[in-house]
Amino acid sequence: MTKINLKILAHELGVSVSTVSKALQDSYEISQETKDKVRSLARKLNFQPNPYASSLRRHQTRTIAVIVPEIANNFFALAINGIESIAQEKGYHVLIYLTHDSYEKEKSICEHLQSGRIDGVLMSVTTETQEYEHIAKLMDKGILLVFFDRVRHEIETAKVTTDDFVSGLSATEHLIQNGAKRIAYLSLSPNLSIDYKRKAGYLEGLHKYNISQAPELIVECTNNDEEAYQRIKALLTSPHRPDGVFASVEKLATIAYAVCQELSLQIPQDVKLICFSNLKIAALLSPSLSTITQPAFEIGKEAASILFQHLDRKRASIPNENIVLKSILVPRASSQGETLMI
Amino acid sequence: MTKINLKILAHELGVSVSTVSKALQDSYEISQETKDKVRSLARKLNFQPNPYASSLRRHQTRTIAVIVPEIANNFFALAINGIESIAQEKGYHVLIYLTHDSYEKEKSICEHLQSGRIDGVLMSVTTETQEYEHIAKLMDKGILLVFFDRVRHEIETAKVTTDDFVSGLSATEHLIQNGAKRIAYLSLSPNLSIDYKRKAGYLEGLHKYNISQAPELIVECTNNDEEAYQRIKALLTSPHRPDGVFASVEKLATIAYAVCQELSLQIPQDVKLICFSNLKIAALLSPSLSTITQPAFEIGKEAASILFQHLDRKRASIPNENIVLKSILVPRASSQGETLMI
DNA sequence: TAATCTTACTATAACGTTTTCGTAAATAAA
DNA sequence: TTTATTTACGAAAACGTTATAGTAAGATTA
Repeated sequence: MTKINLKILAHELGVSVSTVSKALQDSYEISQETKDKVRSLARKLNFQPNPYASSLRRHQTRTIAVIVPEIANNFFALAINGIESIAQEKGYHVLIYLTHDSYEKEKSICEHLQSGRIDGVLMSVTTETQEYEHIAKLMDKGILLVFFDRVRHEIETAKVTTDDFVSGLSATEHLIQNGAKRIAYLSLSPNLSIDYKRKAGYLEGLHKYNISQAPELIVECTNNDEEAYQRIKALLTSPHRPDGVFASVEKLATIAYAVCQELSLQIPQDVKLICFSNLKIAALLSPSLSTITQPAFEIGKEAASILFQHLDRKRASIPNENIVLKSILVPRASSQGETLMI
Repeated sequence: MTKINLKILAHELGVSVSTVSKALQDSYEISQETKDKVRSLARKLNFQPNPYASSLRRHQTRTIAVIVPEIANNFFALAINGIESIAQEKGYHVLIYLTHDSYEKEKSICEHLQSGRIDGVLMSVTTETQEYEHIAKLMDKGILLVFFDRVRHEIETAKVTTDDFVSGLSATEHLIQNGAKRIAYLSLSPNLSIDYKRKAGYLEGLHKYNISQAPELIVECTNNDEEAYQRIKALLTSPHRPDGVFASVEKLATIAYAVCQELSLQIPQDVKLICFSNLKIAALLSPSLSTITQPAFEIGKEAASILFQHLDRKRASIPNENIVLKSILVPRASSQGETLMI
């Protein structure tokens, strides 16, 4: 339990604390000889300067926070993977905070982060987030913020997303081209950026093919699995049920699978299904799941890169910018094949 | 960009810095009246004491590190979820570090963490980790450590795992009871704790039923997906191929699914499959996947709880202890049903 | 009334760095 | 030789807290 610090090193070497500090930072003020002596002792004793003392003095922490709704979710896990890879490369540290999709938690986390613990934040908002005072306050304290995936456009900063509108359109078009005539959209929450953009793409797709939109085909599922299950079941047992379903997120698609199993509905014969998903094993599902796959890892990487760039240059704020990375539609069995005509 | 600190508050209120500090900590030395004044101004200005200044003075950071091989993995994502939930409850902060299953990275991360950035570590080692000098050094600096899942028994501390041996035995027994006679074991790496315990359970299962173990049926897959694919393919195309497969981790099972697809082997008719997995949608696979499901969330929670307990009591070390949480075997289609007799 | 004890504060040192400023010695320029 | 410059270092303040020790004023006791 030997805690080493500059003072100990200095005393050991018979030089001053400032000399040791400067030597370790490779300052021009220190002779090569002294640097070598200092360095070798530091290495020998495995000395690592105390980052908090350093942060205090330097007014920068080299630490960021990642705030996401959940982590047991393929998209966010991959995005965090991307974030962490860049952070490690650039020598930043990553604190993780989960909101569990609760606005209150998101707010409370943001408030705590005003303490100077971090230099920047990467954030995906909750489905409940309707206002952004808490985010504005955070930025007021000089903390840089970059949104990814679930963004708030009211806040001026960089936002890294995928092409939700275009992908929503393609997904809908894909279902139509495969014979679907009545297409439902499974929504998570209309105040979620990804959701209303994907829905807009869906509407555009219907419009493009002159299909009139039936309001009952837009099903707002909440984040509660049981409730979502019931609503999707209601949708699929309704007298005039859809023959195509576009799920805005992976979870709703898997719930739809389970509902179809219970109702003995055949995918894709009875109902064709496609969804946004980063499931690696989509191909192993029964039937294999057609997906719009987001570049989750890259989204994380890109968001982190932008943040670190601005932090390293000590910018006071990040200009408004939308970085859009393309998703790809991977057609598989769940959305293709014969539609059963009754 | 108004940075508030104790000095500003003190000046504003016409009291000393120490009074403000003590008032915020609800010290008995401060009158109720003063406390109220201080608190209300602090709230109004949204003051959060600088955690690094506080850490420096108090010699505790209320921050822990989580070191795991990967995060885009159901088990680890769930475990981190559990860790974070307890951390948030107890007011700890969670730094995340990924080793990408590289020993060198693990070592380097441990070295950097000797700086005093954290009070404790929760760790799952890499498949490459063969020695533990880097971990010992970390503990030498007074940093508490709790292992979870992938542990090193040479290190004296608490270890939270699942009942790998017993579960390995049950899985093997389950395959045997469903008619499998030649059972293969897909291993990740023999120097991984979870792996050799599960394998021991597998061997015990064979022994219990008087089945002799054929060495070629233990396939050491690496962490490289492509290589694992080839080895599993070799196994399943061998002249005397197994009729049962026990995969030690989820990923190897999904690779086995893909191999069977390529080879047109039927699961479970040609080969029965079971694996350790935390896949939520195991039931939606084709065929549905029989799993041994680990209490991943609880493992994370338990490991974090133990760590925080010892940290809060300022213990210098954590006594050696093995906490074992039970997994449950969920039989599904992949391991049951008729074996095709040729 | 004097001595003691509370109450409610303040001053100050300390945590481990970094950085500014100062300076002696060595070297170069005049 | 004198003056100016460079080199290589050290002293000390500062970052924002917390905790120890000290102390006036008021309350209590003898």
